[in-house]
Amino acid sequence: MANETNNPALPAGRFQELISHCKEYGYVFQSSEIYDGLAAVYDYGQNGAQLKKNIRDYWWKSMTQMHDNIVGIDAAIFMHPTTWKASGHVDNFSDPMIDNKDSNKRYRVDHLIEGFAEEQLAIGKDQLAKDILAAMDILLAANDYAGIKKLIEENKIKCAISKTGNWTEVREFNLMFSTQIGSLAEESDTVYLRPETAQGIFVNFLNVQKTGRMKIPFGIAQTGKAFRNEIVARQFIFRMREFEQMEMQFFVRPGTQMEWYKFWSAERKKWHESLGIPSEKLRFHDHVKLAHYADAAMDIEFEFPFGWKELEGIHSRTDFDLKQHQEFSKKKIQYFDNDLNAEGKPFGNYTPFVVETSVGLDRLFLTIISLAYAEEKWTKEDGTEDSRVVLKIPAMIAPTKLAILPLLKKDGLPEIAKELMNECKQSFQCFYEEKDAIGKRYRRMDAIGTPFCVTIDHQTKEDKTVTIRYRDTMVQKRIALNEVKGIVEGLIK
RNA sequence: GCGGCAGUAGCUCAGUUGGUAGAGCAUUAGCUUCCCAAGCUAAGGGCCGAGGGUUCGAAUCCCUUUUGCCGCUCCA
Repeated sequence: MANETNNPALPAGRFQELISHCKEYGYVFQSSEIYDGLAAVYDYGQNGAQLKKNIRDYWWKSMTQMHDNIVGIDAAIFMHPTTWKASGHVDNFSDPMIDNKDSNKRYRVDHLIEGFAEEQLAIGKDQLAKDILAAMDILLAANDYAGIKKLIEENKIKCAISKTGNWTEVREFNLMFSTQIGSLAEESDTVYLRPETAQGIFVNFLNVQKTGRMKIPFGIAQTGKAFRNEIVARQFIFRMREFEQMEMQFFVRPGTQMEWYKFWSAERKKWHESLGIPSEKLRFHDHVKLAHYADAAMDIEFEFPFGWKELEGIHSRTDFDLKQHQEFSKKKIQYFDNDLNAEGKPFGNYTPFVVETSVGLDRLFLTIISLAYAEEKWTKEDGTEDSRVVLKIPAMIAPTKLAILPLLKKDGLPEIAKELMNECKQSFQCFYEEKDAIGKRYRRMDAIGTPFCVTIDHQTKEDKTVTIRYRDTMVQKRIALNEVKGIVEGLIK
């Protein structure tokens, strides 16, 4: 395997150019830019939104339409707060933390104070230790972070590494964004913005299985936004606080999860290759440390301009999630399997195991566009230099499929072009342009990744033919005007 | 989150020891042009990331803040 920086899709130094290009040509803008932006939040522009939608649609179709046993849902972003207790998200990420500014070491405040109390016990100051712990409990219960910091400072609790008391404020370190909902008959009205879309599928397992009469093995697919309050979120749209997942949870008979895990990891890699991602730019990376819910996990990594990074996760999640929801909801979540086992008896009731495939749509977008971005230079026949910046996005997912360009904006050429435009836009995204020299218009189309251009000229009026020009090769061909729509339709499949 | 660096028109940048901003490309309008940009003419567009301070006067100095980049940390 290559190392982290060798032979990236795009040289690291060129990554900035790609980001600029994305902005300049309406692909990606920083969120709220006129207000100085919002860290790690981005908007998709007129071309980016279309590209993203095309990628999403391709995924959705290949998951649902192309698999008889996979159906799609669209769960809400808000979920009952207990969902996140069951999933483990609340408990794993709700501890107040404090950083020492000198050592940059981060502590859980309760660990820090308890450690200090133990030291006091060791030197016989039992009463002080007891008082501090009692005070801490009261402050923690009240979520009084300022009070906790005061407690730390008053007792001159120091960092074990830097030996200083130069502390940051106490902060709650939770990956989940929270907000309030009108009225909820619970002890709390706090709801979270989902940190992953998976739970929306798990809580609907029985709904889908029963109403869809689904038989195991089967999958539920979903695309949608998820939110994580990342401490460090960088590298353009690679790690954002608001991002979109495309994931499929595949429910299988216990004991068969490993074969499905292998099946889906191979299947998903093939799928990425079907989008034109070279095989050598993709690799599997097994997780060494498994999450609490998994018995196997790997990433499909792509060699981004900044190194090999996760594009998609394939996780064997066992029956953890369904079991957790069964326990917290007190609703039985099981499946009755009528298939016969080796002894000729039905497999019967069980909690299905889950194999998850979860790809980041924004990351895939970044993958596609960083592979597509190219700056080309060549020498023209007259000896002068020429160049272009081109996005070689696969035609299937390119935002605009066809540009229709009258060579001149007179002599009746625009009329013919507009007629063709009206015909073609019924079937795919088109762009009409009659301004500027033809070469300049070709360059503009290259820059936004339009795979095909047809040009209407005077000959069109005589023999009903046009020139089609291919983005990637810049080759031109004469074709019949009435065949344009059909030919392009064939090329964008 | 910590540390370092940076933030000037859509993009890439220049702006001299502080005196109220420029270039190239791009864009718009028109001309020219019968197939691959950098021909012609004209025009629009920045108050110099934001807030505060020092000063007679700040893009240029100081503070705060925000955004980005790099490193560390983090990523259940």
